[in-house]
Amino acid sequence: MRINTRFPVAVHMLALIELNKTQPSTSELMALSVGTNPVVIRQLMSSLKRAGLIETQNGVPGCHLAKPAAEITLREIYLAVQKKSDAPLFDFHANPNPNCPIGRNIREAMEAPLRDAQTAMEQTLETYTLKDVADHIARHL
Amino acid sequence: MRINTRFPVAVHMLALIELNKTQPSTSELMALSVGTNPVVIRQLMSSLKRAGLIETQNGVPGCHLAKPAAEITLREIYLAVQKKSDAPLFDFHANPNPNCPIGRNIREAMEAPLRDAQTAMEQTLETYTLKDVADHIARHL
DNA sequence: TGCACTGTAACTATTTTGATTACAGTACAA
DNA sequence: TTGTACTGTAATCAAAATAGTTACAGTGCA
Repeated sequence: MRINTRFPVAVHMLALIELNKTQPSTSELMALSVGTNPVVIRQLMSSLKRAGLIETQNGVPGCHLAKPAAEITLREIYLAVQKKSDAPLFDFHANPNPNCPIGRNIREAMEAPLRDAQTAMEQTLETYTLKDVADHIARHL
Repeated sequence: MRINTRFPVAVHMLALIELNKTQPSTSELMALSVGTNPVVIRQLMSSLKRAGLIETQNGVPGCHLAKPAAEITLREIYLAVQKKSDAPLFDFHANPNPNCPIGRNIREAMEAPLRDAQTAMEQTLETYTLKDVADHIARHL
């Protein structure tokens, strides 16, 4: 039961953009801080830009937040870097037996619980903003 | 962002054990209903047994619930089939730069939000029991 | 005009997951 | 008491997902 690291890395990037005011936040600088390859960062930048969280300009180094950190929730970031925006948190097994009463109905029977669980998770992320994370880091500088 | 199918499959198995009273619920029968290999089922049976959710006897076909379906929550099942029982829902990137103030502190800054999100998810699963799922299926037989 | 970036596509390596093979151990019925 | 039908588990294989990398086109600016 594992979720990929795109979400934490995205928050890391945004926190850096918010806190680092002295130099342009380039993909190379962020890659250095995260400990990965600049292209990985640029791919995430692309997702964050599409979601309206950051603004970049082709050819111009660095990027900046598209709105104040206090108005960016962790849920927005989480959803922004999902591969497919509607991908459910839980997967079903691919081929339950349609000739078995349980196999035929298990999916529908579990839909509500799984949807509720995912919603509860996202609602919790909604209560935290990028500013909360950035402030926490700033206190430990 | 995807979670493996072990959890839904485990619920499928337990629902079958609960609803199928006419023949022993063997790994082969369950594999047929789930649409997978009997060994996959037996591996999950092993986890469910260790968690005290089912009882089996080596050499004796089938298995039965260790306690009433109404007393088995989806959270218990979810935790039972986790590879590592303490595995967090969200992963961190492996090597943030310790020389960067953000890289050094991002992990701690995100700990509370991620833990809260995971807890919220699990608490929601706690509100559903195996009986809820089985009843739902039984209504559609 | 050259440099420093962003933006993407394509490819590779690694890890995770599920499926499969194989086989030892047990219970029970013929 | 022996054969059969299971459970239990290790080991291996295949497929899928993920992260990392190379390569290169496009843009802005000094």
